[in-house]
Amino acid sequence: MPQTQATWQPPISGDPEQACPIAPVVDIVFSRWTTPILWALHTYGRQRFVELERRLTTITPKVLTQRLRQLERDGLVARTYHPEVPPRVEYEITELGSSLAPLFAHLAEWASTHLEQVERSRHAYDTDRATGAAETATAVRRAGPA
Amino acid sequence: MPQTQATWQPPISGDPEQACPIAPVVDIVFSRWTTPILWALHTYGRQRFVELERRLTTITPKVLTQRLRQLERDGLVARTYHPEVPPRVEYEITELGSSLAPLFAHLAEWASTHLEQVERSRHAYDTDRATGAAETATAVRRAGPA
DNA sequence: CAGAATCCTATAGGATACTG
DNA sequence: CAGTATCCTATAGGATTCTG
Repeated sequence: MPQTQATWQPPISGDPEQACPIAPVVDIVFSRWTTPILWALHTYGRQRFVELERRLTTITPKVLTQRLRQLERDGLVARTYHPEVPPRVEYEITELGSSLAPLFAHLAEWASTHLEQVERSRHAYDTDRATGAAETATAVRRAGPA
Repeated sequence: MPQTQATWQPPISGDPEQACPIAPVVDIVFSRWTTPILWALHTYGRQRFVELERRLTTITPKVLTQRLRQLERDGLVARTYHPEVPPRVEYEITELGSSLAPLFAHLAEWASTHLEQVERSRHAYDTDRATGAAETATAVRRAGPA
C-alpha cells in the first residue's frame, strides 16, 4: 500500500533519558531553589540553616529543608549536627558538589552575555503576536538570525 | 544590649535572583523537556515536529508544542512554516541556542563522571536511614568526604 | 502533518502555626 | 535554632480527542 507522503521513519531511539545525556542532571541540580542554595554554600562557605534562610530571602523553612535533604541525599551537600542548646546545624558543599563549580561559572558567564538577547527576543515575539504579524505567502521563518 | 548567642546578621542580600546569577537561566533552559529538545535539535539538526515527537518517545504533542513555543519566544529555536498540504513545519536551533552547546557538553561530561557517585550517595543515605544510623554523642556529620 | 481543545493529576512550592 | 506539621494553590505535564 503506497503512502502518499510520509516516508516511514524508524522509532529513532528507545529512551529519551538516554537520548539526552544531561536529562538526569537536570533533576539533580536544576530546580527553583537548588542552584541558589548550592551557589550560596559555594560562595559563602559553610553556614547554618538560618543563614541560608536569610540569604535566600523568600524561601520558606519547609522548602529549604526539603531541598537541603535532597542535596544531602545526592551527596552534594553535607550536614553537620552539633547537639547543643540551642541546636546548631551547619551545611557545607561537598567535594562532589564543588565539582559543579566550573559549570556554574560557565552558566553565570552565559547569563551575563546572553540573557539580554533572550529578553529582546521575548519582547520581539510578544509585540509580533500582539500586532498580528502578517503571515505572508511562502515559508515563514520566525525568530532572529539562525 | 548583649545578645546571648545570635550575633546580629545583616539582611545579607535583597534579591535571591540577583544573589544567584544562574537562577534566571534555569527557567529558560532547564525543565523536564527543554534540554532533550535542544539536545535533539543540536545533535540531529533541523527537523520537523513529528520527528522530534518520535525522538522524544514519551512526550505528548501538547507539551512539545508548549516547550517549542517557549524556546521560540526565548530565541533559542526557530520555527519555519511551509504552507503546503499537509503542512510542514521545521524547527532548528538558533545561534543563540547553539551558544549553549559548550555548556551542554560540560554537563554531559559531568554526568558521565559523577552520576555514579550520586547514585552511590543516594543508596548510602537510604540504607543509613533504613537501618536507623546511630546518632552518637558529639557532632554528627553526614554524607561522604568533603 | 501540526497542532488546538479539553480534562485531569501529581507535585513543587508557598503560607501559617507549632515544637524539641 | 532548626526544623515539623498542615493546609493550600498554581502549574507542569499527561491522556485523549478533534481539526485545518
